[in-house]
Amino acid sequence: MADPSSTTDTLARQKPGKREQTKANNRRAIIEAGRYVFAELGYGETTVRDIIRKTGLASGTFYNYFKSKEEVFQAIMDENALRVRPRLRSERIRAKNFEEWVRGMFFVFFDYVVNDQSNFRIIRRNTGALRVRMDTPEIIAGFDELQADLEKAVAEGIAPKVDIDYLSAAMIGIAFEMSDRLVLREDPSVEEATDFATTLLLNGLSALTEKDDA
Amino acid sequence: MADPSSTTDTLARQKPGKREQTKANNRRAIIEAGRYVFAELGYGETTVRDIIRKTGLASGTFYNYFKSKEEVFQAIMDENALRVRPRLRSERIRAKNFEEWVRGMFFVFFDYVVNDQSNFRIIRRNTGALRVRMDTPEIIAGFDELQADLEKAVAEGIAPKVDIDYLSAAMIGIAFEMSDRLVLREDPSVEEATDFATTLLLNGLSALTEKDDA
DNA sequence: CCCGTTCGGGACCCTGCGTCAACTTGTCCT
DNA sequence: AGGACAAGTTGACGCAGGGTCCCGAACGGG
Repeated sequence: MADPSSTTDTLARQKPGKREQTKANNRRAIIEAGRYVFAELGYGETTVRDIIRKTGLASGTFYNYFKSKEEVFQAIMDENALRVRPRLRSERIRAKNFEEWVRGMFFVFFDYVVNDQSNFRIIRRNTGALRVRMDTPEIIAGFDELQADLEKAVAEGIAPKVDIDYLSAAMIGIAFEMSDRLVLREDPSVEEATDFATTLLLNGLSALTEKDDA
Repeated sequence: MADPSSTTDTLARQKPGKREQTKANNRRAIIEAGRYVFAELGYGETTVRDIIRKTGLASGTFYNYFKSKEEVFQAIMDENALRVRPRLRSERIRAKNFEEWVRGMFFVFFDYVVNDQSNFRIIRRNTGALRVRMDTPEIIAGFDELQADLEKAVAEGIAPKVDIDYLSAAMIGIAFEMSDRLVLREDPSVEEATDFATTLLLNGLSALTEKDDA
């Protein structure tokens, strides 16, 4: 269908097409407006109208791109996940042993949270004490990767044989809840947090093994 | 009417008064309707109208009791916390040592979650992958109690001297995230989960001490 | 029994939601 | 180039929910 008869092969991508262009622009504009407004008002208080107003587009146009504010939020979270996952992946490769792997996972996560707080503020900035968290496809994929890694580590005997489901839950729970406290500190130290989480998990884990043998 | 108006002092509470009565009833009705509707539609999709409709009261009446659906949600969460905290407290007293204390905390929490899933389903049952969590005054008070206990334990030398803030965050994170997985299991074992969490935390913790010494 | 107070009822206005028909703009074909 | 068609934007519209407010009813004290 989108066949550019000439220059089909390598240069095809160079023909943006004005239509495609504005489409991409509009989508970006809406997402950026979403980031801004969510951070400003919190998820609950934000309306589709608030978002679209900030872009200057018409209300109807919004629905050409997203079904609801929830979808915008999801897109934002997905983008976040897409930024973190490559880092996690490279850390995963770099790791020479299990400890390095665990440390790497925590480090990347905490580092990201601290250095890109704007995205995480969204979750906090909510009237009252309401917190929202969304497990988007990308985020879930990230969790799955984590769990798969753990399974592989266990299969290879690198990590002790324990309940992988609970273990990954523990890792994720520790990471999220600690990052919450981390960003509240006046001088947040990623290293300190990473150290804490890594030591806790690693040694707790080795104890779980012994228990398993018994 | 031999109204015991005289017995004002000690027996005063025996005078319900029809006014007070319906007031209490209405409040209860709204909260119960809230429980039902939140569980049915999820927090996001629920409207004040949905709640009040289920009670048969008029829309205006709602606002005599709560300012918003958020306040109803908060009331529900507070009630939940009020159910768990006494159990946590008695477990706290029963505990003969630090291990028992940790185990007790996790056990009570997991046990509550499993046996009162209806309340926790509210958090999950949300369109898309949106999760809500509300830290109400009662819940925060519970967290504070936990943290205070940890501080005391550290001060008494029962528990190692570590970053209490992170430690309580880790406990809470583990508890919440694991409970999420726990309820999804076909045959959820509270003991198993408690064992896992307790062993993980306790031994991870002792490792943190050694690190501290070094 | 009567009056003051307190509260429930529901109409009312406002704002946001999602849709749709009319218009505008890019694209393709001759 | 120019016209015709497709794609996309616009904002008005109908509808539903949020929060308010005044009226009337029920309660409670004298």
